[in-house]
Amino acid sequence: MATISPTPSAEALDLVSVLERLVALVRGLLPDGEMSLTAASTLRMLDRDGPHRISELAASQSVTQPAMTQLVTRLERDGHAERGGSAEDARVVLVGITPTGRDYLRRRREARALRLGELLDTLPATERARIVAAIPAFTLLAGLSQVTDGSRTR
Amino acid sequence: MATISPTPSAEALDLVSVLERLVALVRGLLPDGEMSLTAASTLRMLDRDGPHRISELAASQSVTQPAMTQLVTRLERDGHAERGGSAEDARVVLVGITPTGRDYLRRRREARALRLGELLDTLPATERARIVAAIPAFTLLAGLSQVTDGSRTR
DNA sequence: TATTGTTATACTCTATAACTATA
DNA sequence: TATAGTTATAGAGTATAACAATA
Repeated sequence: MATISPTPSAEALDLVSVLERLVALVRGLLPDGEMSLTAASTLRMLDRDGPHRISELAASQSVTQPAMTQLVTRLERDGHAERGGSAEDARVVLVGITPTGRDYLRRRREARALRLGELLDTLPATERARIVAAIPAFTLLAGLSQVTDGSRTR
Repeated sequence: MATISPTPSAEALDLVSVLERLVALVRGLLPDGEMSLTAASTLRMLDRDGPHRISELAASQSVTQPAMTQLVTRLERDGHAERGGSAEDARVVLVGITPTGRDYLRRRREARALRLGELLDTLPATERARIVAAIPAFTLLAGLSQVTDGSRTR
């Protein structure tokens, strides 16, 4: 008996294709070599949502707890993050971003935005408008995924 | 004397922020663990644009030539790509995607699209429409970046 | 006993340097 | 002599397993 696999919608397929290519675009926007994607994503989460536990950060990035322990150690070593204790549970470590970490994210984002701005300027006004108009919707979409990530186990 | 650094536009900054979060979203759409981002991106390039030289692939992914040599070796080992010679220049290796590689990309894309479709369905219709309407524009944008990537050296 | 986090060890991936083959 | 690619070695980053501390 053949199993019937669900088929994704054409819209979702197109969107995935574009997003895959946009990932490559974003990666290419910086010479980088500075920080891994996972490290930067973790730092951004600390910047947006405040301090988190090691296990929460690990789940959000889909890496194991030991991997996140070492990633946080590297972030701490470079002055981008800092460990703190929890008043309620002595086992827990709360990781937060430092001013240095925020500065790093800001500079990185600005460098990318400058490069991306140049690309946007070469697009026809209509296309550029479509992209700008979709930013809030994509922000909403990105926010949805966060919930999903957090509930993931491994 | 203070140097005046160029300031990115608010639009570009917002777009970069969203794109950074979308990268995390796309990464989280699959359990993955199967293939690195660079490997998948390389395979997609071979799928879209046909055979390429090792050095071209290395430049497009912003990795060194030796790294791409080994990446291609892994892709070949797993049956996703194959090496071929150039008729014009005996030094050159032309790397192409195999049917197995195309199947892999298709399955991977479908799995992501299914998951992404679920997320899209939870969005208000207006927001979903904005996203869908912007797909062609983003495709254009992603196409622009390719040119840039290719001209990069290291 | 279960949970939170760290340490130990092995593997994957990438960079730099040295090398081979062709132009 | 320059170019295309490979091989050798080292380092970063992650996973699994074993461990220590707290609940």
